[in-house]
Amino acid sequence: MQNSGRQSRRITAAQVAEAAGVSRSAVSRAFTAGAYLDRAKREKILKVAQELGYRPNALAAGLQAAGRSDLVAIVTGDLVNHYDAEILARLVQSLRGLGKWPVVLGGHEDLREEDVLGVLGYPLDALVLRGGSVAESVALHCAKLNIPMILSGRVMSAPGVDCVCCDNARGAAMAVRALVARGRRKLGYLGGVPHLSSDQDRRTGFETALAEEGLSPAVLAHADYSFEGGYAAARDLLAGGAEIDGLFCANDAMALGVMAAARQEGGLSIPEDLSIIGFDDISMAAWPGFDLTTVRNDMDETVSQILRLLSARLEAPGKDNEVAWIEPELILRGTH
Amino acid sequence: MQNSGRQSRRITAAQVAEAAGVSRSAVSRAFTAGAYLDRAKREKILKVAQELGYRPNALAAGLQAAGRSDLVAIVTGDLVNHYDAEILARLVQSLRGLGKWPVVLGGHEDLREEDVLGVLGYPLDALVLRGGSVAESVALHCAKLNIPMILSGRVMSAPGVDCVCCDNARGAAMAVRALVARGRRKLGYLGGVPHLSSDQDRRTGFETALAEEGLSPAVLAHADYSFEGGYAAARDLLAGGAEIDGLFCANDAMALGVMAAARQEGGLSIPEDLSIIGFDDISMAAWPGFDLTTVRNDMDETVSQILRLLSARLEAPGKDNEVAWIEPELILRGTH
DNA sequence: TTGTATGCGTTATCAC
DNA sequence: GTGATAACGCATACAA
Repeated sequence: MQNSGRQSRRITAAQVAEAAGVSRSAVSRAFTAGAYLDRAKREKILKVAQELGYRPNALAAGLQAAGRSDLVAIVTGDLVNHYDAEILARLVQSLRGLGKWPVVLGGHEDLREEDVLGVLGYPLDALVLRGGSVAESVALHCAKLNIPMILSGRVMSAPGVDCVCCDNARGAAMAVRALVARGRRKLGYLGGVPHLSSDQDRRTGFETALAEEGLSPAVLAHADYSFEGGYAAARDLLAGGAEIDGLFCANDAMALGVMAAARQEGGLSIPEDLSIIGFDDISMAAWPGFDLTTVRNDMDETVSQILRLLSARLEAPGKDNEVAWIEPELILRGTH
Repeated sequence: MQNSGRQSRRITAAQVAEAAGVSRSAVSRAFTAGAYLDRAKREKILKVAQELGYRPNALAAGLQAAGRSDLVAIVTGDLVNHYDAEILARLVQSLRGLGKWPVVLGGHEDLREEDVLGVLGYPLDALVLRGGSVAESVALHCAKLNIPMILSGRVMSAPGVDCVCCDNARGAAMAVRALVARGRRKLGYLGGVPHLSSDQDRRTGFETALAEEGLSPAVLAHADYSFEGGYAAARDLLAGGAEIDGLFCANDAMALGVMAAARQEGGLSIPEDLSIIGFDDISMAAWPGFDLTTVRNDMDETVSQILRLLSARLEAPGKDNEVAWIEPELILRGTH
């Protein structure tokens, strides 16, 4: 009764070695690219391993050398926001291209900081944080554990922390100028969660650009970045008799909600009665029926910068921290 | 020069032990719930650990006992499909509730089977597969490696493989009956990827229910589950002069695309000129402006069944495999 | 209650 | 080329 534990264990290199009549080291070498090993011997080992269903245990392998567990944690924003969902998909895909395995956290409203700290139990190659949802203490822990951190959509200045961020103020200014160029003068801003720096920057950009045009905001409101939130905010605005002819929304989902409310609750035509510009350029913005004018917060560029910063950091862990700015671009469609 | 490697290592239990003047085992016990350890001693250790930024290495811990690495891989469908994005968010959240860490794969069109096999290098507690994207060979490997597998949206009969699946045929029949009850007689089916069993089942359900009503399909078409695909398919149908007064779509995204095309390209009113029913009930279906009648493929129920099966399998690895059927529900809105 | 000693499965180092 | 052997960092059975 050699191998009859009731809960059968995973096949190990030792078992493969025995079955193939070689040493354990040979088995290890067979799975290591560029290791000295007789060609025929390697092939035999690989064949036996295949039959037994052997696969080197990544946990044990990751224990060997520090700094290459190949695990990267991603803290994503709420996935009902299409922007975050699309970013996550791209991130997961390109991380695989680097040979990394993404451990995903978040994706819903209530992310517990405890979970973020918990995943640091793994010797992560890096931690990628989307949006502004997590506190300073996490950054502190990362620093102590020597885990590189990459922020997206938020800027923070700390050693070992790299950031990718859209120039939010500039994007907001582009939207304002486009609205003014259309003859709009009574402009409103519909922001998202006010304590996030991205929202603050978009709002500041909006107000500054407006001031440069000699105008002041007709309305400053905020919702929760969702379609439903945008819808409700617009309905309230309309019911309150707000006089606006143009609205800049802090993201596309809210802009779509505003459009629906303006049309259905207010009986307004867009853009004739009300111009609307969103932010992000999620794929839905281009759908016929929406055709939303928006400020593109380039997802491909964002993800590729995240990966560039990640690679650079892994190559030179002690390098200076860096901020990669994403240039916004105004996408002209039919709602402004 | 005791501690001056250029690439500073992670703090270990040994270092904490030395700093706190205790044994390594004591440190280990301090982090193990319910281990014998003097109260004051534990607190001191925890304090020192906190200061040093120590955290037990999950890799080393996972190596201890087989079968509880706390890692669960999720192979998700394309995240531009909102259904998959919403399922993933719920899955990630509830997996955390079980103390598991989700390693996420897929999320985009081209999932390489190599990646799925690769993640099996980790001694996963389980592998959760969404949709029908992955081949038999994966199931085989899982079996050999003794990794429990949970399929969602697809059924497969194999030891150690549990499934959660919507009763697709029944859902399709509900849609057909609702359309017929509205007086529709010339019904079409817009399917998704034809080789997926979910699509086949919905199509079969459609045809069978139609036959029971004494009718036969006016149109059988298919697209790629996307809004754009639905839009293009509808445009082609209209251009080809297809005579239909009702269309059942295999998912909501395509149904929304069809609606946009019918209105904009065909100048049709919905549901006056054309009734449309979707499948899934993604959050967007309820948006004003869409108000899509659809067959709910309950996400909360799906995720909770996945978790139930997962827990049961971990408790009793050798138990019989099981299929949990999700009952579809017709959500009556304004498009049928 | 505590410390010592052993094993988890792998890779890397070292003589052969 | 190849096979022993020492880490890697932790949990735990065992002895005290």
